[in-house]
Amino acid sequence: MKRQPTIQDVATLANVSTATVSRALNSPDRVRETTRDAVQQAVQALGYTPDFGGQALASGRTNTIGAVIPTMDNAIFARALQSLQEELTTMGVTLLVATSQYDPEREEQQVRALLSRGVDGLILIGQARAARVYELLEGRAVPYALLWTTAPSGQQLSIGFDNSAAAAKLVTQALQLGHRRFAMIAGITKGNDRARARVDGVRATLADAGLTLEPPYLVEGSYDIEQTVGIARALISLPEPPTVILCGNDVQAAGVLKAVRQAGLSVPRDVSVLGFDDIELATAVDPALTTIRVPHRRMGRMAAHLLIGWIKTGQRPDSVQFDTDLIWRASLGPPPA
Amino acid sequence: MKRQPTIQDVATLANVSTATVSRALNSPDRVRETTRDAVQQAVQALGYTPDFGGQALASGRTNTIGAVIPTMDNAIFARALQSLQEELTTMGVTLLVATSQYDPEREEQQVRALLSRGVDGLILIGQARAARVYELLEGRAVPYALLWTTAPSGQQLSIGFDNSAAAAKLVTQALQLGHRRFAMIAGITKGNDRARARVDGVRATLADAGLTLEPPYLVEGSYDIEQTVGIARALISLPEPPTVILCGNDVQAAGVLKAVRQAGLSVPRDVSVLGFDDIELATAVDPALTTIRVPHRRMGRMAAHLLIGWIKTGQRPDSVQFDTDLIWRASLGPPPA
DNA sequence: TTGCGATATGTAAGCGCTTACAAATTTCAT
DNA sequence: ATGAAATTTGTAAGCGCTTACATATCGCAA
Repeated sequence: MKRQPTIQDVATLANVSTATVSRALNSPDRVRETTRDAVQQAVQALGYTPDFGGQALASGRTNTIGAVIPTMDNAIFARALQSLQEELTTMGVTLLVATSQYDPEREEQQVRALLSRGVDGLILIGQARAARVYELLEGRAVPYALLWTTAPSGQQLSIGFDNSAAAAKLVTQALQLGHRRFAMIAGITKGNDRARARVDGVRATLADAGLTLEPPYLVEGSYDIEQTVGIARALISLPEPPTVILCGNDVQAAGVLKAVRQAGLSVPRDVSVLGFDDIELATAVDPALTTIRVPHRRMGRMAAHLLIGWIKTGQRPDSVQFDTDLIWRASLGPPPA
Repeated sequence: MKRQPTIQDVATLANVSTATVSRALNSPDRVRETTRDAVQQAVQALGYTPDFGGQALASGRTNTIGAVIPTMDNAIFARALQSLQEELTTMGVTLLVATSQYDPEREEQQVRALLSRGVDGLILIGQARAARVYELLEGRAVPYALLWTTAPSGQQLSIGFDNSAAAAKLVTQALQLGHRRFAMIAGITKGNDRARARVDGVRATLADAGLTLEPPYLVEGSYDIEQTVGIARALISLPEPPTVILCGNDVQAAGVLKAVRQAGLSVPRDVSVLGFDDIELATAVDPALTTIRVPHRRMGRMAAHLLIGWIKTGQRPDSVQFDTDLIWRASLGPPPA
């Protein structure tokens, strides 16, 4: 790359010191208007852009926050990041995104990588991870926010919703319709507290109604359509097939719809299907999915504000918990007579 | 954040100079093995991580490449980025992602933002953008790659496929089945050369068969299911409805399926529907979509290699063009009798 | 052993920026 | 007008790292 103009060039052209240029750019109100204009003009004339390395080195800040999400392949994280990023951009902060592929080790690596790049703050999904990671964060005193979850400790900043209660809503609704034979295709719960909480919410609510949920009616699977088709096929060919199948997310629910269709059965006449997330897919499939609407965008926006607030003030803000809504669509109906 | 150990601390502990530490870390083979071990040990003991700012400032490199994509909401970009990122990670390079929301101005802003963060290279989607942007890039001599397209000039590095030819494949197939009344719901072509090329490919192939494609049979719409439903509804209620509807991508195709279903018609009996991209959605819907499989992952991987090669050697590599496959699924059938 | 080329290490000068602190200038009440 | 306070600007010391160059050490042929 060619040599770029430096702050010194701007200073010379504007006939001021580099300190003044720096101030004119970073805290304009600490500089007289006429000087500010002169600097602006010089900046324009030279096409000057501050060098990131120099800035980071001198100030100790990078104006960057990092996020480690499980995958970009799921619209739900993509969407939350989108609004997070939009919000950060307006505050002059850049977002660095890394993915863990739902692998705790990989997540840890990524956290380290982001830290070594000097991120001023970090966004992580969920709560379950090695204590080592939290120690690392606390050790460096890096502000961080946990999304998609509600941190139990109160010692951490979390911005999320109650996965368990949300899942319970679905069950309650199905119970009211008269369903008694439930099945659930959950996400992999290992290292994934959101998936676990959803299962727990379902089981607890069923227990209140005197029902249980055990294998083979409770299965874990990855968030993959084809794999889910296989699992669902097994469920509906059970001697006593469930009348309603709960899913870990909408993608799995789409897989179930497909399996049911392939089996020549109909949703919701023969079996009801419930999703989670309310991504676009939920209305693209037929029948449209009854699901839980998760406030991704609001989580993203809120995370941006709270984390930046923390970074600026040094004070950890209080956690936020959003409500979730049950979205009733055609995939849920009364059980077959 | 607390004070982190610096290279000086490591040097002192390992009883060598900072230069040696730097070398031991960055070009291990230029340091005797025993010294290297001593350094490694000190690094471990202190938990040292190089400071990004210092590194960037001193070396003039950031080991970062930037990508500006239209949106994260579309699985197709997400997926390409995923493999791009995986590949870059193995090379010790970080990926910085920004989105433009299909807005050229916004894209330009993002390019500037990435440049000012000192990215060593840049990845852009498509070819159509203000000359100003290319001048900026050339002016700074920043290596960049254009994805999803085949740069006509030969003066630019492109890694993509022939959108026009791919779209033509779909048309050819439909023609062979006997379709004569075509409609197309294209993406917004303004500032989007991929969308435009797909339209062009369709029209050219139709022209060869003595057919034309004009409004109202040719409509542009955003990649949004609900909006597409509206457009499709209008198409199928035309006095002479099309027997096949081509779409700008799979998301739009899903919208068409929905509209057809709502109209009480059936795909492909009453009308065939063709997508583009082959995202997961294509097999989640019913009937599954006949579509074009785009080599996202391969594009991502290749982009990583070529761009890094360019950065390292200073030599612009040759462009790469991938083939695309037509994936035949249930949404395409013969026209109604 | 000696000496020489090759290899390994150290020295020190920045890279471009921010920010205490000092110095200069302006403002304003008297 | 005057001087103290407030505001604006300049001076200069780093921030942590890389790297050209200088110096020291090593391996090995004679």
